[in-house]
Amino acid sequence: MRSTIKVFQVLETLCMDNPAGVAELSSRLAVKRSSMHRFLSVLTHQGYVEKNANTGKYCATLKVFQLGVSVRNKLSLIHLARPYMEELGRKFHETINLSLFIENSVVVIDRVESLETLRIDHGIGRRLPAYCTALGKVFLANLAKEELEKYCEEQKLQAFTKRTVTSSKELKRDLKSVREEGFAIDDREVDDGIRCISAPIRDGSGKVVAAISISGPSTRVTLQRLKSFKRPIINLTAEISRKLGYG
Amino acid sequence: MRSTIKVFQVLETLCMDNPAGVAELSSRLAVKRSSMHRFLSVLTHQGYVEKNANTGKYCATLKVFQLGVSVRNKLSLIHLARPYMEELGRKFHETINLSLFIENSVVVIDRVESLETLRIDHGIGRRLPAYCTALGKVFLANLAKEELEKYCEEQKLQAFTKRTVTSSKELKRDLKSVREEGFAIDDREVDDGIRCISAPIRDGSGKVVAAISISGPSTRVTLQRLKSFKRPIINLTAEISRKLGYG
DNA sequence: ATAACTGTTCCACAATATGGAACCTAATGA
DNA sequence: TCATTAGGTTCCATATTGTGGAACAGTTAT
Repeated sequence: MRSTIKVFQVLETLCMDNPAGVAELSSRLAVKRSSMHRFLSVLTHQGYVEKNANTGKYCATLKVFQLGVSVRNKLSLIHLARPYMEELGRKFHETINLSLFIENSVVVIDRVESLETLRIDHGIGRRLPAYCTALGKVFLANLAKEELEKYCEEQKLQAFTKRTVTSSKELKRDLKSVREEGFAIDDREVDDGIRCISAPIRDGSGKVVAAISISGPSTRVTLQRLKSFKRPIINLTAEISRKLGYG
Repeated sequence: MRSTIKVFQVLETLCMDNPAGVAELSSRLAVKRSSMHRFLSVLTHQGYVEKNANTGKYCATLKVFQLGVSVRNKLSLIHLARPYMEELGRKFHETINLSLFIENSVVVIDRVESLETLRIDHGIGRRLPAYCTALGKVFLANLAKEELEKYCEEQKLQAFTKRTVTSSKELKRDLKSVREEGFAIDDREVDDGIRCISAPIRDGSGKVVAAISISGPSTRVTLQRLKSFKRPIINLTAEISRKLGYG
């Protein structure tokens, strides 16, 4: 089903990148202009794409967004974790994130926002690198040895701040302690202004299926204050894990 | 491109409804089992769908969610409105919603959540009926006459509470005042526990492109308190409209 | 004015999806 | 226990359907 696959590639391109015309898309995806025109007609008729009347370029519509949202909303984990996350948000007035580990990245699927003017705000759906975030380290620490090895080979450990761990040897040492302690910290490793703490959620089989974090601006969330979040977040994730049948 | 369209229908079904197997999907979408199997293979290979190892049923993955999110995040309106919405949220400690009008429904595309225990929480991406919500009335009030007529014909005015307006005549009278006053109120029309106020955002051409609302539990947000939100929300939407070139 | 590029339509041909049949496994029930 | 049903999967000859070159029109650049 080559053409169907191509049509999905067209849709993905329009979702991720800027609006584009027939010719641009046809050269980028190696499809003849006439075929691309047909693909775009189909996508338009199905409501996934629309043609801007002024520029003549095609762009993705919010139908894709709505479909995606309904997928997200079916995750029972979100509804289960929500009240706990809100409780934590009210308690500390910092942003609480719930995330999954998808294709070597952390994906934020829900959050409770701090109402402070200065606060952390990864948008929902945002993909974050794993090796330098608290959430990510929780997932990496609980990978099978071969999987972690594979991750280290595939992932370039780019430095975002001078604290970012860029050697896989050092990373593995860090992860060992994350595994033993049951929580992870990101002390300005992805951004000089951010500190974050995270702990794992496990399902009935003990597998780490998600992670929750508390993150805040480093000016307000000192290392000391961050560490004071440790017990509450570990208790919270343990409680959610218990509801998933763990322990 | 019949098959491509069918594949999209399969994906939509799996996004909206429960996980399903080959046979169920093939009968629901009038596709032979062997073809459905092929469709699902394609969707699986492209990462949109996955087969649950235990139940054998197929369900949509978060790839769809991520695609949708990236469409949403490209809307400049969201980034423009954000700081204003947050300011309003901090001021009143009630939920602020930003919405669009899509296919006769209100679609919430962003929000600032109240941190109160009791508060309103339509999830992002949620579709709400227009005729009985403050957001919706703002949009309906600014439709062309024929469009409103068409809406009234198509939409069944279902009663959610005893205050829900169910006659199109009465609705039109309400909308007239919304148009004249420049804001709309929902006084427990969709839920006995909710009050809400909303005002329109206009682009350079004067067209209503979005609406913002403040909503809260009726116990805390009395009609009087709701009305005190009127000036702030009108000023706010006027300011955003001005940035879009209006006025 | 010319050239270059883009969007769109058309059509004969070639590629590819279709759907019936058969096979396998798991679940159901007599 | 064995028969029966239902669902998942593979295969293949046939016919439907997508392909891509060509041609035209509209737009912008030279």
